[in-house]
Amino acid sequence: MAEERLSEGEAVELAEMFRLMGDPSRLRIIVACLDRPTPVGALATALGLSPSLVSHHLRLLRAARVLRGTRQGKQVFYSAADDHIRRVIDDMVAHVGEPVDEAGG
Amino acid sequence: MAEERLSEGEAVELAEMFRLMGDPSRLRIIVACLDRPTPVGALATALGLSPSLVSHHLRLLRAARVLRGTRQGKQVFYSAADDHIRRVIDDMVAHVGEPVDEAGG
DNA sequence: GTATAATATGAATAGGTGTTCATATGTTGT
DNA sequence: ACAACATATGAACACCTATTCATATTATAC
Repeated sequence: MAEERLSEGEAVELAEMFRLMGDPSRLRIIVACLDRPTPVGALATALGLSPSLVSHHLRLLRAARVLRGTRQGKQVFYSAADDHIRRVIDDMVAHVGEPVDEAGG
Repeated sequence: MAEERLSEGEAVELAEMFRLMGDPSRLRIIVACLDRPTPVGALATALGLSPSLVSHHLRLLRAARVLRGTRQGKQVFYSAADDHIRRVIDDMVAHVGEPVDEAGG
């Protein structure tokens, strides 16, 4: 718990990461890559997105070091850059699963 | 780790949450409210935002049950709806703090 | 009731962003 | 060299969103 006050600069950096995860297509790409390293074409097929769109998203996710791409022949396999993203998503799943507390009716 | 495959619907719901945290102003509002219940005016002053803007953001955060507002006289104190958000942010801070791994550079 | 403070809401707008399409780059074969 | 495949990039566009300003609501005090 080190973030009790957030400077504008820190907020911008953190928010940038959340913003990247704030698009359904990108989030699905991230989750798929958490599962196992996956090439661009397979992501496109599995998620029903055009390879071009997937590639555009991957560029952003690479730049933010959410995912990392390694070439293997003609294909580029994308995988999670570290393990924090998985926890972030797990915690958010838990948040969404929280029962609604209607304190006042 | 229950999210190895993410349906489009689940992705939309989760992404919506991340999108809300993906704005620097909103993220700072959230973090400030994690610290302690804070009224709208104090948030505006502390973060250098107009009360109107803060209120607009708070409406979104309320609707998504990220924050919860309780009236106390003329003021409305906003606080975290549950504890998952704090963990989400802590994990993301850890991710941003990860050293850059230049595997091939 | 009126006045004042705190918060909320609605409309308007400037800037940002996801997607598509066309095109380029890189890789493995022959 | 060429062809075929996989991925990447650039421009254009339609849509969305954060912010501002004006106005409305809600609560306390007189």
